[in-house]
Amino acid sequence: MKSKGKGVKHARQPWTEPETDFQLETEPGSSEQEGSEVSVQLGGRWRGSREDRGGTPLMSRRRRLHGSTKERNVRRLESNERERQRMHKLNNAFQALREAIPHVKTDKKLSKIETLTLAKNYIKSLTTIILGMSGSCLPHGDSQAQASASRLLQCYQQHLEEGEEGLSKYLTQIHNFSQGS
DNA sequence: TAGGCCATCTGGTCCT
DNA sequence: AGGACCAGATGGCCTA
Repeated sequence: MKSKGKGVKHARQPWTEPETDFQLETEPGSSEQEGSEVSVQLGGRWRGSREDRGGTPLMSRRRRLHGSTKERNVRRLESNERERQRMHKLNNAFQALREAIPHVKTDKKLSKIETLTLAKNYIKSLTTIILGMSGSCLPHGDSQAQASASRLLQCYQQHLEEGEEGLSKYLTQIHNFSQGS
């Protein structure tokens, strides 16, 4: 059960077999029974596949339902749990990103979209600063700036391969360089 | 109360 | 085949 800090959010009802919430439709001529293929229409709209959404021909709206109701229930619950864990990991990564980017500290935490936007801007400004530093050492116009940019990328990739420690060394070097220049 | 943000569920598709 | 990934749907909480 999750908490958002300012209140407890109640989880939705565990997965249950479709009953009256949406209509079950079967292909003309097909029989509806356990394990048969069915299509689902929700709120008057098909919950189609990606191809369906994309407009390309739909492979099939129907899906084979494997196993008994109980087995499907168990698989669904396991799948839900995995998805929850995945989203938790994603949120942890967002939190790490929030802590990594400088921003005006307020009581309100950055939303996900704000975090991504600030991170993008932060990267851009760092890049501009670094390229500016390179340019001041080698003031030879655009081609030099391009060379600096590719060198920067090369260094970054190299330090990424060395892991987090290598990356922090790299950032320290940049910091020292900017102090010295 | 409307709108923004979020967590969770769900089913389709991709990947190993 | 099964797990990961993705996007739509849904409903709760919060704030202006």
